[in-house]
Amino acid sequence: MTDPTEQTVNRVVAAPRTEGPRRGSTPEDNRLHNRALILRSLFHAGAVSRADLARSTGLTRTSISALVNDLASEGLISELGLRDDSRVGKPANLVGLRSDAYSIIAVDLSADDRFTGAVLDLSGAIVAREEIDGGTSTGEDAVEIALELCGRLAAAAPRRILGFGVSAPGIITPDGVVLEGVYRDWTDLPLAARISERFGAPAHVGNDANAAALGVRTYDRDAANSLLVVHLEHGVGLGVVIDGVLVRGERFSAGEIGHVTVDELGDRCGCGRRGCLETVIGTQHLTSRLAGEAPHDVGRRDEILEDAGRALGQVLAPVVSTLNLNDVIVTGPADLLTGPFEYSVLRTLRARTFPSIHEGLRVRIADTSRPLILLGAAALVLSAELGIT
Amino acid sequence: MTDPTEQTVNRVVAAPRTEGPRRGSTPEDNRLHNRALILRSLFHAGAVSRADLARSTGLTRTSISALVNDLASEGLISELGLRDDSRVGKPANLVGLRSDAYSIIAVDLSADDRFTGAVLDLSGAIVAREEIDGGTSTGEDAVEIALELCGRLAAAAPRRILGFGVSAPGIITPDGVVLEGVYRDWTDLPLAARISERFGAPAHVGNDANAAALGVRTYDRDAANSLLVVHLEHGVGLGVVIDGVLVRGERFSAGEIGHVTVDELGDRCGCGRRGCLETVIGTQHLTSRLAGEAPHDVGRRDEILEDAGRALGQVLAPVVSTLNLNDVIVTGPADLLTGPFEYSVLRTLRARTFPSIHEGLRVRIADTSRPLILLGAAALVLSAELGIT
DNA sequence: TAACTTTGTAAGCTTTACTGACAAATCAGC
DNA sequence: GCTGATTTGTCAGTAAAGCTTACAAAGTTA
Repeated sequence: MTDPTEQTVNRVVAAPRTEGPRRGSTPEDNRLHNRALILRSLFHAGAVSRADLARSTGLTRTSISALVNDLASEGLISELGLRDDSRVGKPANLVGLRSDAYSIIAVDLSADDRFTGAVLDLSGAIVAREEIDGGTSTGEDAVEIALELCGRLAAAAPRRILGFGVSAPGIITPDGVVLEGVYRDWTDLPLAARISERFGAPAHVGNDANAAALGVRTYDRDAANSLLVVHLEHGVGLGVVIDGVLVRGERFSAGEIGHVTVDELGDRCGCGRRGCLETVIGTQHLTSRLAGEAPHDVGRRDEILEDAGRALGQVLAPVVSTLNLNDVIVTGPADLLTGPFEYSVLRTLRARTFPSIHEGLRVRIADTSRPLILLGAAALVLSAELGIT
Repeated sequence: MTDPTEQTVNRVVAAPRTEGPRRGSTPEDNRLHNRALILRSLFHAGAVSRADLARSTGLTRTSISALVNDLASEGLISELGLRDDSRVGKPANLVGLRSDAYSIIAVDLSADDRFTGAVLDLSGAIVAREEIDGGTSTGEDAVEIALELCGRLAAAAPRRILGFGVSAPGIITPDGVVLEGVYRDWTDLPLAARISERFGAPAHVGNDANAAALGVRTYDRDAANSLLVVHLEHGVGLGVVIDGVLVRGERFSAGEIGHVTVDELGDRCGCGRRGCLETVIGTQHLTSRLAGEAPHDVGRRDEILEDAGRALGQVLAPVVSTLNLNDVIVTGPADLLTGPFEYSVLRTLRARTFPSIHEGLRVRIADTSRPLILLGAAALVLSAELGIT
């Protein structure tokens, strides 16, 4: 059964070490780093004093003051008055991030039939929403529709625009080139550059599930430093953040887990093989299976959902063990995911991993009132433009 | 080692940053960063000129010169004479890392019965080896034996000691506390601190498989930026490096994959459950199964090894898909792993992952002539003390 | 031989954060 | 109520790091 020829093919594909532009850092870079540190602190901690910032960063009060005053004169942060509790010493003057300093344009291209978008302030609050019919458009048509949506949102933005953030299905490079976007038939499309050129503002494009993971990490106060988001929509997408950093993958395909085999004898998948994860937990398959087998039988319904949860748990068990993640978030139709599915995922993960791995583990279904994919798109902007993660 | 007291001055770059609250960075941090950048370049690229470094880092020739001259006066790098090819302009003066600037003490505590160690130079070349009978010692006894080994190695070191690096099985914090070391019955053992105190030099301790991953990334010129090492010895350990950074996990248990279930109906495992990965590809199980079922039957032997490879492939498929890794290295007894096992792992990974994931993927069996775990221990030191990764 | 290119260094400048000192505002104790 | 302790934030001056500009040295090319 050993086939050396197969192997030799493989040895040829030696992944050249992408000797990244390991840039040296200048005093200015240093300042930018510290600036981002302050913005990050204010974003997550809310109102704090200069002295608090000095303590938490290890920088001196003097340096913090200079940075804070710079940021204040740019309008990014503002004084919030005296701290009103009673303690020894001169009362602290609180500062906080001005959530209305900029508008962020976030766009979600992950749905089948429509493109949705929103204008957000820096806190992640949605200021305006827009939606446009994407139909089954592909190629340049789809690009133009997306650009049209961006334009409407830009017009609705009440403040200067910090940047455009776009979540899309597919394989996307860090500089926003869609290498493969199957649903819209996009290949090597420089989407970020297109948006940036047309609207004269920075644009960032990321895979939908990857962006969602970043979004959870950024906007969910309760999120861990490392986490995993499973995005169930047409397919199964996955996003991973490790120690606060989004994983993109050697060829930008991180999270492309929909076609991992879970059952060699399972249903035929669109990709030509059998028993892909997508064929078991993809929402289309799931809903049609529920409709077919258990239109009114609650017990059968639960069984099907538990089977699906078990499949996901089986796939995630090695991942959770490898990365020792504690935080798994599933996003998708809540009516399907809440309950039996959710419990089955956690139960399977518990049963199939070592205690030291699953002791701190939690599995949650994302609150659908928060549009995770959109927030992820916004998080791309926040991260790239202000260093807020 | 000549004089242990002088080792306290040995923090060449910076104290290992215990990532507490995010620290601000000072001009000095900046310089340390750039210093490490130069060392990293020289480590991987060999001999280059100051101008080359300026181009690759983006810093000016002036700044590079200052840094290079500092490093040279510390003895870390040295001038290597003029570049002897013929090109326009003044010939470049090459500089290179002095591999004999320091000795690194590396210790491998992962074997069942013995502790092995080596003295390495900065290039990873082994200068001396020591081995000590660890027997079935546990607790403080085992610690003392390990310290004894460290002492012998320190005595054999021809240069000042950059640091001690230790690879051990178990769950270990970044600051070198062994939280759980089952084989030696260690709990909350501050091993790094113990070594550091006794010998007056920095010490770093890491999980064996994790360290091996870092070792491959550091010393294997051919390794990718992100890679995965599977370590088959008593159990199954796994180490992951993503974008050059070692993944440690939320509770420092990253890579504890030995007890992921691969077959719910499989053999009973020591952990009390059935069908753990360890029971299928653990070398003990594998050798005893081969001895029992296929003492002379080559076909049956291949079958067993292929089954084992398939099991590993099934477990790795979700991991490889999630992280989009291209480089999987398996280390362990080469006679078992080379051939059917290896091909089966790759074949299974190909069959069970999406093409965009497995297109660049390669699976390799580690060259056993290079003691990966030891090199990993050395890489811990190189990374923490000099910023070389 | 002259022009051009590249390398490495020197002097002076700019930026950044640090140190030390100090005023302002509050609490704690007598 | 007053004094001392504590904390906050700012100012002036200092140290360090990298940058700009200029230049000599050493080679290739026309």
